[in-house]
Amino acid sequence: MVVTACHGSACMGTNDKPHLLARLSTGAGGIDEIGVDRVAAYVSNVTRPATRGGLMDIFTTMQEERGRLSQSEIRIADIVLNDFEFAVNASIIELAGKADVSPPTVTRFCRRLGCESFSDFKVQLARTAYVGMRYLKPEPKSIAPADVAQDIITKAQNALFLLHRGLDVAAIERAANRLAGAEMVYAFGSGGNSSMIATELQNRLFRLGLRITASSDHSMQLMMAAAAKPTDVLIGSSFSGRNAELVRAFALAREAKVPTIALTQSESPVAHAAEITLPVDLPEGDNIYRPTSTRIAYLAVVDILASLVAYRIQPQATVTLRRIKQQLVTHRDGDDRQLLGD
Amino acid sequence: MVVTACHGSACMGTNDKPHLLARLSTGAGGIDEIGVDRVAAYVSNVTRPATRGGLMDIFTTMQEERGRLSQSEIRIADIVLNDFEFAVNASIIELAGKADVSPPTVTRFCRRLGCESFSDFKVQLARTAYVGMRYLKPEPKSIAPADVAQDIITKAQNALFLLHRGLDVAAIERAANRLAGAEMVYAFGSGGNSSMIATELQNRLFRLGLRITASSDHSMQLMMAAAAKPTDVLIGSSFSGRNAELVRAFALAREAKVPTIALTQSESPVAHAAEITLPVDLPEGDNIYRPTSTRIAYLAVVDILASLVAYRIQPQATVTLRRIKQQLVTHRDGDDRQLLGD
DNA sequence: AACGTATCAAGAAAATAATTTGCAGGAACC
DNA sequence: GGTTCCTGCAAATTATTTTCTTGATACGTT
Repeated sequence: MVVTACHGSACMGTNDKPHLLARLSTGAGGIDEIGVDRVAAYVSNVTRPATRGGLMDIFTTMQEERGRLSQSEIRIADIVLNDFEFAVNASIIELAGKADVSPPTVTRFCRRLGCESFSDFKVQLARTAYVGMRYLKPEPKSIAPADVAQDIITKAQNALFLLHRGLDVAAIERAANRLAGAEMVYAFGSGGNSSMIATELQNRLFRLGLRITASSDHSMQLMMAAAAKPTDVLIGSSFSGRNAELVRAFALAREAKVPTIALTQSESPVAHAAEITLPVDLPEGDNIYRPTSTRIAYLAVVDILASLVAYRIQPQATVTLRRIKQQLVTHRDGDDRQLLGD
Repeated sequence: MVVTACHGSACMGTNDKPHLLARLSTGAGGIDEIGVDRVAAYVSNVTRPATRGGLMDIFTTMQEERGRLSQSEIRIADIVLNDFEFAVNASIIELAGKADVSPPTVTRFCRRLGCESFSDFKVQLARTAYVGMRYLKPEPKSIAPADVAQDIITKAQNALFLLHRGLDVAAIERAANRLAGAEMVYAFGSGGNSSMIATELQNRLFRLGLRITASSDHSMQLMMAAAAKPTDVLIGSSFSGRNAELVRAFALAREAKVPTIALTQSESPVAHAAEITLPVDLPEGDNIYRPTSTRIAYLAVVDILASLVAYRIQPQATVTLRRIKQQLVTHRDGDDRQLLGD
């Protein structure tokens, strides 16, 4: 991909200050190329679909870069953040009026955030907002079925959105490599949610030809951890990050030089206990009735992991998958387009 | 809410044709008020947050109303649908040029779709598109970890989006009522995916104080179905809709007048076998490596169901949840903000 | 410390570009 | 043959951006 960032003279304008986005992009210590990609995705408006760059949204940029903005710009940012519906619908004049600044200031504000123009800014905003907005306005409007459904769907989409934003791609890749090369995989998790994740890991990975067992039983976990070899991999999930037994299992495994992978909250005991941590940090609402959308995020991580493993060991996986599929098809009926398994 | 749709003279313009959206809105047999709401949500640009109306997107409108559009308008719609990135970034002139029509035609096109203006159209488009776009462009760009992650996240969000669009809220409500009133619930599902859903149902519903058991064992399912009473409820999941054993279990239950609920593809054998069907109809991609994002949609249905049940039996649920939480907290450490279970 | 210079923010006004409206020609459909 | 509707043109309107200017602040020099 050729990076001809800032085509046209309008982009940098007269001053030489780099886009804030450019500065942001390398923040998380990720691969540098991603940073370049992001900026390019913003600056160019060619037929590039919404890439990772598209996901690194104005919303976040505004919040994070608030400190670097001027007084007037902060006022604009606040209005946009607070009354977002107004912002996407308003004209530059209306927005300027509400922020008590002149229209040019708004244009400059947009430029500074890496947009080409005011309308580009609005588009970026609208694009992010559909999903990203709701986490600012937590609770459902009513308990009418339609509202509840809407709320759950939006929350789930948000969870995915936030997951993606905070995703440590490099860590996932390392984890996938470990799993792909493992002689045996142990997947641990307890409690309704994490045990589901462990089972899910098994469900995904055995199809790829991996040897894997899942357990939600603490005692078994400890014994398995003790029995594991350095050529194996132990992967464990804990939503709370405070599953003390899992921590013990990790410790045991690490003593025996068994690679360990944790899906959990970062900076938690479980996270510290594992060699590779795949962090999932999401805010949970207060509604105790509401099932956690966090699970969906965890599931997505499992999906990503499994996909990467699949690509790593492609030839082997194809054969196994085909065999399973074949078996299912003949077992049921001849519709080849059915899902793999039920 | 006061419905002053079409404020200002610009809205209807000179011709009296009602907005297509207005016609659409009552299509699915939903509550009429929702229809009104939708139009109002589009037409007014007050501080109303993205409601259900906001989800009923331009994209769908364009696809469904294609037949009613004029030649020129169809050309515009096609360009927007195909090269969506272009459409959100382009000015009205560029878009008009590409569609070989005049700018006014584009404006009229937007109006017809229920937008106030071209820029309103772009905003609506951008808003929907973030999520809704990808299902048109199926496969991931590369197998680089970042792309794979992006692909899976987007697909998952899309699955949720499509689920929501096709959701039969009335059916879910009926199902929730049935579950809330059941003396005992049997949750069935086989194969990695559906058995997870069954387990998940158990995991969600037992916390609300319901008596529930999950089984992925065909023989057990049959026996349980035979043993169930009319005051119980049988709920089963089948991604493929072709789980013959589940069909048999449903048949058995219905003979004994036991209410049956199915989470499955509509118009499938399983769907026909159950009294209430909660349809989940999503297109699956061709990439056999890719884990099904459909699971996430099913999980969302479970969430919605569980939430509704929770609201129905609120007092009881509060007590049970509190007890479980209490137990977990004392069992771990004192951090009350932890998730409910791991 | 005081002065001068450079730098930057921000508004006013002008210029430009985009969008909408009114109108009229023309095609399709009764 | 009349009506209706689609469509483009050109004018009018409106929105956005650029340019220019002013005032404020920070920095370096004497």
